[in-house]
Amino acid sequence: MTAQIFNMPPAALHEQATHRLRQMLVEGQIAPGAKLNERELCEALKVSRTPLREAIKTLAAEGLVELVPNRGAVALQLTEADVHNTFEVMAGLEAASGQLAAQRVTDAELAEIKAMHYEMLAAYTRRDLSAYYPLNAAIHRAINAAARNPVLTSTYNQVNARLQALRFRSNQDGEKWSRAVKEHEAMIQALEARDPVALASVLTTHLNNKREVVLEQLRSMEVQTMQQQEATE
Amino acid sequence: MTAQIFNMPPAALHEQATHRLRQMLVEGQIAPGAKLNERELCEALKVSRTPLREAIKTLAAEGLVELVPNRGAVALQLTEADVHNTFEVMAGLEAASGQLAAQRVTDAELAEIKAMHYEMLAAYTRRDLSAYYPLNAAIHRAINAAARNPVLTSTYNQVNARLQALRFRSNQDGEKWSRAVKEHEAMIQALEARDPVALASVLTTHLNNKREVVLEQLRSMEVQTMQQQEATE
DNA sequence: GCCGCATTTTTTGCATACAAAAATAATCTG
DNA sequence: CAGATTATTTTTGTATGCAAAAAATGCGGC
Repeated sequence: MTAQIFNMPPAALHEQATHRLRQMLVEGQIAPGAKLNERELCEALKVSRTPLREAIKTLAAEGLVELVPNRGAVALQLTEADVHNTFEVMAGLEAASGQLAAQRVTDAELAEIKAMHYEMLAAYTRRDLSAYYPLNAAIHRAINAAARNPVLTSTYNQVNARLQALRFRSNQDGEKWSRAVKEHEAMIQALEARDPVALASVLTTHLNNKREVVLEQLRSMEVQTMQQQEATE
Repeated sequence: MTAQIFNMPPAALHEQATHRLRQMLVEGQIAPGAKLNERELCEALKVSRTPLREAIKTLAAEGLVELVPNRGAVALQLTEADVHNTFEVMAGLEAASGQLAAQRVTDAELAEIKAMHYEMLAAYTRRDLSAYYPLNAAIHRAINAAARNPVLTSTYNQVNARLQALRFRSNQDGEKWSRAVKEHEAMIQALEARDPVALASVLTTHLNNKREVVLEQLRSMEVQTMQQQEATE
């Protein structure tokens, strides 16, 4: 079912524009650092400049674009320091999620999370990254949902969206990946034991490690980019 | 000094409007639940509707205003559940602040925080709430700043702004107030000991207690409001 | 050929005009 | 006179027009 009301009026144009632009940014269809040309986007999204500009203001407040006075908006481009800082915030939010989820998770939710965990283990065993990654994300989302705090969820999503644009799909390194899986194992145990402190702790560690993996990958990507630049110069 | 550049062009109108509207909302000049009439606000802020509407979209993304389709915007009115949830998020962010600040605080920062703490103790001893409250807030801000994470700071500020509109100035209850002061004492000790776990723990407790104080006050205010309504009916 | 400057073009920011929806007032009916 | 119904006004949402700033282009000098 789509929603509660049936003859729901179509969303306002500025909302449509916000959704689609957000998607384009998060999915990397608009590259980090790219300028957002209003005229082009108006054509692409089939809206006039007024709702488009409202959408851009919304996304600026969400931190997905940066407004430059008299020069419009630029897609968020995280520096290494930004990534570090953002992951630290995510760690705090995940810890809070875990602490609350351990106290509030229902048996049904726990069962579903465990099921997803096993699916994830299957993907890991097959070294199937494209199956692993969404399951990983779904487990984290489910823990967040079990915390039963919509404010936490929206804050979490907003901060997390900024990292999505990085499109890291890493864990290729065998050792790092196996460590991440072990941490997930510990997460499930802490959740099953309904141990808030343990779950918070595991999640903090997990996020800190993920941060290092992402930063490492980012650095290696930068080296590649620089080498490409050198080659074309 | 105002800022780095001297002949800085005046801020764009939509930014001015955003700042002033945000202030009006946070300071309660626009009451929670009040409708935001565009025409009135345009006159008050001396801007046309275009930049005003952009400002409203920004504040909606910050969670200070709620957009109702075809009915404009309404000033955020937190339910009891909202307050509870928001404080839980704040607790998570404060815990993260404390954890990082304990690792990163400089001696100079620590000294300044301790000085503010003593000033706060003076205000407490005099039962001077109007001196106590800003010092309390300043200490929390200083700990956050010591964490050296701008993403954490802006996330913290954004979530905190929603609570500011409540304008709680409580701690009138002697016991609760003394407990809060004792928790601050423990905060300073943990910070001085550079103990991340201890500081995070104290801050979590502190925020949870503050949450209960605020919720209690909120409930008593609601009773008053209801009694007033009864009287006028 | 390249740098600096003037001119044109584009783009952004704002105000306003118009259309659709909601709120309010007025009218009708029983 | 109450309640429903229609007409009017107000308010919101969107498109467009205009001015200022920035970027791009062209041109002359070296």
